[in-house]
Amino acid sequence: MIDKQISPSKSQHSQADTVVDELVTAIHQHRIAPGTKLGEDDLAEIFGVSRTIIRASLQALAHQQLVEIKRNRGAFVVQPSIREAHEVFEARALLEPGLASRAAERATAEDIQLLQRHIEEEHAALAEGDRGKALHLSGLFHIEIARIANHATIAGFIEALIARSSLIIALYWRRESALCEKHAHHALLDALANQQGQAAEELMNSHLVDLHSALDLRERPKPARTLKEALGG
Amino acid sequence: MIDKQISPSKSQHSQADTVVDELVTAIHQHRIAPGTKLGEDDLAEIFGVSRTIIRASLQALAHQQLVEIKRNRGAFVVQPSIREAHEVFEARALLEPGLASRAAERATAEDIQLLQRHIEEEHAALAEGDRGKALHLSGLFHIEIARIANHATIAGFIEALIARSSLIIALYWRRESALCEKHAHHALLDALANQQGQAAEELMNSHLVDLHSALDLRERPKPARTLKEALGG
DNA sequence: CGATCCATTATTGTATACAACTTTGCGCCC
DNA sequence: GGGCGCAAAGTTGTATACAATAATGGATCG
Repeated sequence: MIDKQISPSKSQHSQADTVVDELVTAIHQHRIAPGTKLGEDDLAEIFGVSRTIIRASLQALAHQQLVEIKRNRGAFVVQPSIREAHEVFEARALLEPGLASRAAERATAEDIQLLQRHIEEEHAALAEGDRGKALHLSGLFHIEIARIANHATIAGFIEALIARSSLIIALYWRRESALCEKHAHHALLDALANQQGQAAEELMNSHLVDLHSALDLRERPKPARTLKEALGG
Repeated sequence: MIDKQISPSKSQHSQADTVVDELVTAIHQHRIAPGTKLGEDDLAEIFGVSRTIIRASLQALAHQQLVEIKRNRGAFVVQPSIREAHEVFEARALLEPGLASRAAERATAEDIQLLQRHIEEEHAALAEGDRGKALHLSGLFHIEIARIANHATIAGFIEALIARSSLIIALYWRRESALCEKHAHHALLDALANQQGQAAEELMNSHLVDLHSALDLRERPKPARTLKEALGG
């Protein structure tokens, strides 16, 4: 999924891509918790492929810094440190406002419609109480803006940052501050639709600041579950 | 080498890391030209490991966008497009000045000494006429600044950008405009040593603008050589 | 003489077998 | 009873064998 977003031309997908996609989505949706061990044999059985494919997939996830591979010990979903959490949102605050501005200048009617649908799906997911899915869609909203900005290099960085943001939110989100997402994304969409670059830039910036400050970056981690329980099989 | 720079703690290196390091260095030093095919059997023989290791290495390089893996056809050193060239230097201009500023605030005496040595080695390499090595060291200079800035996330992006910059320079450098590097890096070092963040930021920015404009982003690619010729064996 | 089709060859994709290491659990000794 | 050490089990690291796909070259036909 990730690769498809950035380079839509590559339709030549290997089996590893499927595994990566499923795992990325599962991690994004918080169906696999940070700290979970991703055993090769388990995954091989679940996905019905050999360990060769699984290893390639895990290495790909390691490159995105979604999992950490400890030599001779296995792959684990990373548990971003508080420091990394700050870094990730700092980096996003540095890059995304500019992208939002660019996106406002370039967004076509189709782009706006796509974003509109994203928001609707997000609301629907929330209505169903599926917070994981809503969060996933929320990330896709940001990725879509990066794509519209038409700067593949930075968009790639954003994808990596958003993936890690998902883990950070899983670990550090404080439930008190609820879904500010809703209004923020809607306001952004308006600015993009009306080609107001400056407004989009500022909205994106304050949106990210809001997100950053909605994290409780003092307390420490939370449990980890098993694999089959999360993936079903 | 790349991974070591970012996360010095990981001393647990597999054989693939060695292969990746050698290939990255060879590409940085322009001993392997853009477009070169990296056959798995060839590399396996050269490095004395099985194709398993080679495949993992090539996938790692693909993630850094140094090589492109075409399904059933093999891995090739990428030939960045003109558009990508612009993107890479735009992204660098966006990120590196800020890092330089941060680095100026944080650089210790040891850091400055290390940078000083980098510059000296760079000059020595140029004196020997080894442009490839000089360019490689020039890149390490930038990476070192990112490390000093102590922002691992952005530093990781910078590493990726510099790796791609090397390919871009291999393809699009116009020899007329010679080594402005020399003075730029020296001036930067001075600013860092004197903790002049603002000056470092501006110097870095103009340095990158210089680099960007020293590229001829109109004409098209250049030849490709064979593997054994470049790596010796 | 040139182009096309098919067989051959070479290279990559995947699975499996084996080796090395880490973890675990039992037994022994203090 | 607690801690240490060793053996067994399980997991990962690497190599190799086989399958599938693409590149190559020659023969045949137009």
